[in-house]
Amino acid sequence: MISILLAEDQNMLRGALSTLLAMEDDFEVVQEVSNGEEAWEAIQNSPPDITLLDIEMPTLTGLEVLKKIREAKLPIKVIILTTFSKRHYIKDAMKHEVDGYLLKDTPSHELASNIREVIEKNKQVISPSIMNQLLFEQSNPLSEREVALLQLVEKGYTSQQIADTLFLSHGTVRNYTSEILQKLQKQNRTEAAFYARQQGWL
Amino acid sequence: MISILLAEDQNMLRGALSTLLAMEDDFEVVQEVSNGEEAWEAIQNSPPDITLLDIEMPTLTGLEVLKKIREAKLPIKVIILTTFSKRHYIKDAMKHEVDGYLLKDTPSHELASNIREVIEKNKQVISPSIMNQLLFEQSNPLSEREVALLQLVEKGYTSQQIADTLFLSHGTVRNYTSEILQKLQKQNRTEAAFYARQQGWL
DNA sequence: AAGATGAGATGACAAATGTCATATTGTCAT
DNA sequence: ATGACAATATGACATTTGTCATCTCATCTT
Repeated sequence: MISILLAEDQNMLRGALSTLLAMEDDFEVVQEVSNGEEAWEAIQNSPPDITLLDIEMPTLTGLEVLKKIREAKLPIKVIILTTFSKRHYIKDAMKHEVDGYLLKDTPSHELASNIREVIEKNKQVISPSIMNQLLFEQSNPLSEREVALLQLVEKGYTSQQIADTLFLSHGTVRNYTSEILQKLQKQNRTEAAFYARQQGWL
Repeated sequence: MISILLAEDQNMLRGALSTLLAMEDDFEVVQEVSNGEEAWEAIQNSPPDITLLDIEMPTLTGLEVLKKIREAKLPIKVIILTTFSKRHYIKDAMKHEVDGYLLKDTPSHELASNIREVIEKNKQVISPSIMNQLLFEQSNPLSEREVALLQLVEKGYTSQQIADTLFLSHGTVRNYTSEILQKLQKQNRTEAAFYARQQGWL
């Protein structure tokens, strides 16, 4: 019997998946939770064989839960299940030796077989479209500092507010902004932020 | 037997819901589609008793399909099933006499009972949180012009580009911007756009 | 017909943003 | 120790954005 913990904050999907998985004879959905903290507690109290984690959940993200599991060296398989194919999510998951990274776009009937691949054959399963993206995506040309800056630009911070937040001088913020515009070939910081967000760099 | 058409573009949710609904003895999921056009064709070819429509789908949105159904005066019940509680989505759905507007946050076990309410008792079912929102939400203080302007601001257009796009003068665009900042009590247009988007006004 | 109202324009000014050349400081490799 | 480099800062300047008072013109109202 394969015991499964399901962490997903969208009630309808969680309930439906739970029902779906429970129909498999060799699966047992032992716990269903709707946020990261509950997931982590449940994992510690009664470790399942495998956990399916959504990324964007309240309290702790799926990636944070993954990290905790690996740090505690618990012998639990982890599949990340998400809508988002953002590069840094994927990178982060890979860094912590995730066993699976599946998009919610995956047909539901493949989920069970993917779980068996992971448990029985120790395989790592990745959605094909993610693979594709990893191969062809142009990488983020922005430094961490620059990403942070653009995230504040998006919210409408003034240069001075950005400077205060990032502990930089007013002038430096404007220099960095200027750099960003060069790199991305944009005309102003708002356009740059919009573009960077589209590219999944923020 | 209640025949159901399920239109939802996220494969995993669609598959899981389909399985879930098929488990009810009095339900029959006769068709499953992943975009609006397919939904509309399927509806014309073999009309179901009820259709569950996601809003944000390729080709036609769920709301557009709803509109077509009502215009053709087909005797089909329609439940909109969506992640988004944006005011104009809800208004649009109501305008076309939708039979249900449920968030994907609804627990999955409630879905079946909601479907029966609609079919057997001719009731209209609305997610409680939506009801709440309709009651307490402060309404959009922005004019259409202002909304259009902010949508361009978001993308990083300059005042001049906005002027060209909306067929206004440079100065007028800046006057309108100034008005918006007053209304929303913000410091600059990017912040105003960010806020307005958060409020679901864009 | 006279006045009110609303969409849009103009121009002048202040503040914020973007550009650029140049400076300071710390770290790293040789 | 020296030079290369990266990160950060300064100041001067041009452009864009935001504010405000005032203007035009069409449409409504009474």
